[in-house]
Amino acid sequence: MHLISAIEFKDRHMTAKQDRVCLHDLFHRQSTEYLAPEKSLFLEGDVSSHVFEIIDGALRLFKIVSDGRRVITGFVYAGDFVGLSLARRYLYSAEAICGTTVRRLSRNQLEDAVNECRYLRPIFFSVVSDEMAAAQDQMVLLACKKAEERLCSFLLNFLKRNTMRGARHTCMDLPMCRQDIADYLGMTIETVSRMFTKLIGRGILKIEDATTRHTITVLKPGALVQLAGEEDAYDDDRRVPQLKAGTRH
Amino acid sequence: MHLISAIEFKDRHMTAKQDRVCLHDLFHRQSTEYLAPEKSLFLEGDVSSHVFEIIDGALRLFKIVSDGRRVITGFVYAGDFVGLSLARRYLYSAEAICGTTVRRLSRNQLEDAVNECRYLRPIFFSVVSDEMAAAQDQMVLLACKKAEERLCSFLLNFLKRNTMRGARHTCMDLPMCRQDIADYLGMTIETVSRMFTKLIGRGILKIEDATTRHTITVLKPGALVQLAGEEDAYDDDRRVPQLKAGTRH
DNA sequence: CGGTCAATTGATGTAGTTCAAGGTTAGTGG
DNA sequence: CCACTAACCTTGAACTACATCAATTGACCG
Repeated sequence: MHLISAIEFKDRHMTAKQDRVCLHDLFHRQSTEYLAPEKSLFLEGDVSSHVFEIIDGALRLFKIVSDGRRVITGFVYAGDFVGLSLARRYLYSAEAICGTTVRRLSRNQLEDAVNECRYLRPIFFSVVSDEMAAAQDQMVLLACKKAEERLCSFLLNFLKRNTMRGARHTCMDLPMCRQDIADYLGMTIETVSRMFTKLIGRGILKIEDATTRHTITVLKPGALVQLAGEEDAYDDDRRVPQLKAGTRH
Repeated sequence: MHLISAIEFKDRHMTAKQDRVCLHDLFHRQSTEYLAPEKSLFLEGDVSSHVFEIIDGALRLFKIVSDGRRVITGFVYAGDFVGLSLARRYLYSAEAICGTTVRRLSRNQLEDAVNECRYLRPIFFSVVSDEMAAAQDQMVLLACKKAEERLCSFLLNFLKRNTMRGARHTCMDLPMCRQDIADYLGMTIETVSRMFTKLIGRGILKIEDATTRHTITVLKPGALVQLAGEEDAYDDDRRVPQLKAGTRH
């Protein structure tokens, strides 16, 4: 367990975990739907008529830029919600990475529930706010991290998530392909591959299945934390990072 | 609460004319506060005890990364709200770029108002959702745009904002310095400067004040749109971008 | 007039992209 | 069973956009 002790959990996650119980209850009576790999759940720009709870599997959330490039803005996994954005239209497309089951709730149902149940409201807000925090973290990653830091951050976040969900070892199955990771981290597939190779070479990672190369074990979580460039970013909830002299005008 | 009654009065006597009227009304009775240039309004990680309406001036919103680098996640200007994030703590620091006046409302007051007035809720949501949409756009910019596209996008957004607020010409005063722009666009001050020079050289921009170089005129807005790589992103509300063949696995 | 500060410009370096090739596995059809 | 193809990933070599380092300019200011 203290393997993971290098990896801190924020209380925003802790509380979110409890909070979600209520939101999950909203979906509990809905029937499940199965989404085959590569199938789309909704498209960017569609009227956001439903919100979804992921029961099992994984989705990529992405935008297509005018020149055809794809930017993945996030991944969602079992237990997550998607489409909660308060906007009238979906801000991104959502596509199954692997076989995925979801429950669906109409936006009106959600809105009614949030309107009627004052205890649900802060819970709903906290989910939205987590989404915002994630978007901001991603902006930081894209704005100033190097390729290695990006991949390490990504793997670290995935590891944290798995651990929070009760995983007791650091072996994990990445459902997405290298191209997905590249489009998420704002780099090319080649660079992603090279960084993987580098981390494996240093004994930080190990690839478990030679065939798909999707299952990896993190041998040195501490090194991952180091390389992710987030060493001390969260060690104190009240901490405010200081400016370095000379970085200000 | 006369806060609430003022809003309900509005509800009865105005149709759903313009969204923001309601939120602005919440702040209307609050006294204004002046923030000198470079002064901080709140810090990342602080308990988000208040929300603010910008009456005049401009703020930069930023995070400091562990190695001291600064990432500006957004700018807010007169008429905007800041700190509305539903999180318990501010996700970023906010600092005045120039002399700035704000009105302040306690988070509790805002929450009460949102709880009590069902008409306010969707308005509040739409502001939050706009913030989310902006964050996503920024992720796209940082993930895949080139230096020139980034600067053009930035200038274009600024121009759009000015135009929406009734500006009738394309001359605009950028309150922030080059370093701010650089930290916002994920590039260096030198690159920002070079891109400015490039755009000026092509007759797309003109700098009005030789001294501070903060006042510019956009001579060819169309060229700016082209170079921003968003040619068709906003011309049709219902449009959904198509995938290019071969960009998918 | 020297000092400072923001912005620009130039010269050099490099991280990551691009282009191209090769390896591994799974699927398909003879 | 083997040949053939198609995905996906990896690796190498060359290129380039941007960063970095360094110097210059121009405006302001005590």
